[in-house]
Amino acid sequence: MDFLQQIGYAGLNSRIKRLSDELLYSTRDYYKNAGLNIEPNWHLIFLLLEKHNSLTITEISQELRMSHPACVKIINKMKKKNYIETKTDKNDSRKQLLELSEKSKNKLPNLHKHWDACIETTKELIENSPNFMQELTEFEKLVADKNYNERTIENVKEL
Amino acid sequence: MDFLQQIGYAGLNSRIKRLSDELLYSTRDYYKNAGLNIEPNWHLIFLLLEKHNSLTITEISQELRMSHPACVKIINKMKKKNYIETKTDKNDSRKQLLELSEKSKNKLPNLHKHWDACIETTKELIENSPNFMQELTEFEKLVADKNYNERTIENVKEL
DNA sequence: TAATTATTTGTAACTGGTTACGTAAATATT
DNA sequence: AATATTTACGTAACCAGTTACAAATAATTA
Repeated sequence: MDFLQQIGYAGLNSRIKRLSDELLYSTRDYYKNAGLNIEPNWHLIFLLLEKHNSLTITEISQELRMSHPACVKIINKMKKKNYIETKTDKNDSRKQLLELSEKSKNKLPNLHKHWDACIETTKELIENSPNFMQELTEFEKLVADKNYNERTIENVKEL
Repeated sequence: MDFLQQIGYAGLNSRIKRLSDELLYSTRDYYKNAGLNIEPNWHLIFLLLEKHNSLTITEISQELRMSHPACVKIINKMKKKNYIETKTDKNDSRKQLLELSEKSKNKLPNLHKHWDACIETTKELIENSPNFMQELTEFEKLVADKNYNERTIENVKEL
């Protein structure tokens, strides 16, 4: 029983962060061991561009609900390693249309093999937690409706 | 329904990260709005040093199950703002004994007021998720027993 | 049409973690 | 007692997000 568990509700946010970090770093180990020359957070970009063929930074950041500078950073790394190609939109020169490169398309079958293994692992980890996905969704919904900051302001009791 | 939810198990790790980030940044907003001049991740250090009076970097990193360089970074910031004082252990000059400063002790009542509000918020967020804490604990236990990397290696199906 | 506003993308500076490596002190071994 | 190993702490370089600001283009409004 570790300290974060001992302190109950006070430790929940940090436990979620700790778990998130553990999963991220362990996934990175896996990618490295498997000889994949990609970062874990490229996964979703691959999936999105596989599905939509061509997207802009703004569209990706909306799909993933992540800030656009975060997406820019990921995309730049992927471009540097030739996983993504860009062209400027003909009708709106501000927009950069992003597409998977040939290199990416060639690698996708192998990548999917590993992503499938990840899915199996995830299933394994929550197979005895039948409510986890649903309750996580509820959690996401609640913080989307009113965030932690706003809720806590209302919960402060002035001394 | 966003993309991460659409893709089911494949999106779980990223959803946990996204939630973790959202909670972290929103908590930082709260601290800022409340005029507290501290970072969210100092919380656990305060609680630990309140409980144990004096701890070393190594002990803190073990209690929190976090790398020691991460703890060093946090502690250095807290020292820079005079929340923590250090003295060298008389019996082992490698060890730095960390203690809360007078400034910290004076601020603790006010800090606890806000931390209590955070606890209320957390309760609010999971009040309709009666299994969340328990299933999270199970999740933590499973990845501690065998991490995501090791599990996924076993789940790969060679083509 | 000219001026204002909004959108898209990029950059800088910040927080928050990790692993890998180095140094000094303590402990164990020979 | 001298040498080797372990422990404690610190630093550097990396990944992954955020907010705030800036510049260029597009869209709207006066």
